[in-house]
Amino acid sequence: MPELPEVETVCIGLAQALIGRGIIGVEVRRKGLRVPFPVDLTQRITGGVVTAIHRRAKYILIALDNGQTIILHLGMSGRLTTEVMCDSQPLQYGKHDHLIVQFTGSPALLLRFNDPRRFGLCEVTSTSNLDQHKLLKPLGIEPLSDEFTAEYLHKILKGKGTSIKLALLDQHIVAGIGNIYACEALFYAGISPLRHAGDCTYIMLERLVTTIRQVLLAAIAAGGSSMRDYVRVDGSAGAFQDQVAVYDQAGKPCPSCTCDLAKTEGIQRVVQGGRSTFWCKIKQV
DNA sequence: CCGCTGTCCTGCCAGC
DNA sequence: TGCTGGCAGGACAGCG
Repeated sequence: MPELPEVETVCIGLAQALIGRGIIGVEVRRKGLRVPFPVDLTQRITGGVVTAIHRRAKYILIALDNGQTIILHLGMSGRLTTEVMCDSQPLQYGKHDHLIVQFTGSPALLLRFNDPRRFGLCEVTSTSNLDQHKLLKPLGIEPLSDEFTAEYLHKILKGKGTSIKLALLDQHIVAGIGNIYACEALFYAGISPLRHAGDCTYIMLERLVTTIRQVLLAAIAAGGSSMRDYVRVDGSAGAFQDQVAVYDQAGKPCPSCTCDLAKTEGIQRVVQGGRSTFWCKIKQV
């Protein structure tokens, strides 16, 4: 499940591989994913040279020198991988390769967008209007930016009746946090995921801002979490799944646990907003 | 405006 | 062994 650290890792890999290369071919192998691909996608990006690659929330932004920016989202199961283009044998297609982009260079490179569950997305927009794009404009602030503070959270969560866990998943509040890192950050902050967002004290939110940053930075350093589908652009797995405290750990003791497992039943799994939350009911209040 | 539910989609795994 | 049903979930539409 690509969240901020996974998307950041992919962006770093894409930047290393693609900046300075020109697009010489685009193969669109189906009409679209979660939304249709732009009908003029090929026309708008062919001939463009990659000048920069950025991340905004869970979106990958590939800027071209022709004034266009490609917007990609990996959804649940999307993979972007690069490989050296081989002239001597025909291109092999994976079952869910939906988009293939060819780049200049010696050797030339291929970028594959593979997405079995098809929750991903590819759009293109003019770079000058990027901030106004309908997908990016409503996004909340970046959790790794200086603007992400306890003051900000306290103000925006004031009066909110929804749970703090669902508030963290709301991309209009904080951009880029998904299920894994919401669970992990709440655990380290000692806050129950069931607590009403508006009932979190300022002290709690100060802790939460700190633990969100720590968890995201640790996951980026580990190359992301490969729980199921996610891989880096070279096809390798991330390593953060080996250091999760609570996510997908129902019934196990949490880190440095001194609780009586027979009484507490270990890490709890509950469903919030249709998705799993994992937490320790002793350490999180 | 707010919060909740349904929807999209396929792979995987438990259970029979 | 092979089938089936449930689950995984990011983001948005639509509802009350």
